[in-house]
Amino acid sequence: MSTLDDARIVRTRTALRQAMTELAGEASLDAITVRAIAARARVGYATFFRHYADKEALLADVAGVLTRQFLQQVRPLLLQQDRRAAARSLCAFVLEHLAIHQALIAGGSGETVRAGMLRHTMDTLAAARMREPAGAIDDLVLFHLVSATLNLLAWWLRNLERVDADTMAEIIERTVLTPITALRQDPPVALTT
Amino acid sequence: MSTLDDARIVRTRTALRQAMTELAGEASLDAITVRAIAARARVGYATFFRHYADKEALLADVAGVLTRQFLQQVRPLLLQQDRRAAARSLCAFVLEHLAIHQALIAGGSGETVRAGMLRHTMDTLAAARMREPAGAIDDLVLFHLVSATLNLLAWWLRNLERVDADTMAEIIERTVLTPITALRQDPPVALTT
DNA sequence: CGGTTACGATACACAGTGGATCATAACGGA
DNA sequence: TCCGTTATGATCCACTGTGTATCGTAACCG
Repeated sequence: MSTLDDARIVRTRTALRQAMTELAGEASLDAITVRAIAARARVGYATFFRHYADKEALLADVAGVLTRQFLQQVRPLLLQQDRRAAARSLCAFVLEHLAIHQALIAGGSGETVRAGMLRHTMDTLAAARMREPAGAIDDLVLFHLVSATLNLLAWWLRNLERVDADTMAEIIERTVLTPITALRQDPPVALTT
Repeated sequence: MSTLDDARIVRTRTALRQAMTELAGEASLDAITVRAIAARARVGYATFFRHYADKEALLADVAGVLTRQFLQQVRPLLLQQDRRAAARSLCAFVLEHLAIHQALIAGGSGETVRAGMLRHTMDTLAAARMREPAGAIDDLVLFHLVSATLNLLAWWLRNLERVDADTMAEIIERTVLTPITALRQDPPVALTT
């Protein structure tokens, strides 16, 4: 029962994940070839397919780690009353793992990664509140919260020298969190059904 | 000197643009093959390359028409004082050309198209205000305005039966336009340099 | 109507994918 | 330490998609 403890497997997969993380920061996903990944990881070409069905699966594996952590950071944005503190926590979290965020969210494959994070985060959070009939506003609020936050973070990661974390937190609070909260508490009349 | 008036050229390019528009609504860009485009347009495979260098160029051509119109709709969002009216005008414009917007913005290749529209719109609007030293806030406001608006429209086009145009205009005004205006008029202290 | 030119069909070189095989080397349990 | 197990590297292969070139045909414009 050691198919996952085997030192060779651990070494190979770690190398592949590291290589994909690097390459994802440098080019768009479809510009990255499996041969390039294998070469960067110093691994045989055929070996790649023994661990991942295709490069999308590898990217999903790499981004999955980030997505699960991101999910824990996004939840309080929606629930917590102190929105500024929640935003600050999110920005601090991004700074703590700066390299991987810059590569995956703001890098060349950022669009693919953000789309995957948006999908997974929305699925998880939507499933978590399966009591309500899920009004249109709930869906839209969730969608806008996640997509706008990811977009703003992507911009920030490309402009780190111009905006510090506290300022970014203030921006996220004022342009996303507060307006969304107001929309939930006082929805448009046509949607109060 | 009639290389563009020739009836055959007009016919072929129109067919290719139409085929690309249809296919872009059905699948992601890299899932669309040049052969599929040519087949849908009832045009020879090699003929495709006589008009476009690759499928990206064709998509850019198709989306370019939309982008230029969109640009005219976005400008008042940033300048006009009556934000609700500007948002209503934008939503009405989207409804007027519903089919192409659903295909290109909300369809399978939507991410690619929106990325291109974001880039082009930002370049154009940023170049239009080349008097200021372009503070970080101006860049961020422009980025957030365009990307968030495009994302909300993409969501709307996938939920048309749940939200009418006036309500969508109110949502865009309250979640994007008003917060952005407030941020410009009262920027974070750390960015007032 | 006749010269021009876009078109369709086809063949081609090339790059990337994913599966297969086989000898080798590294691993973990005894 | 030794041995059976198994992951790996190297290589070959069939397949798909791209982009270029060629050539006979058909449609267009003046």
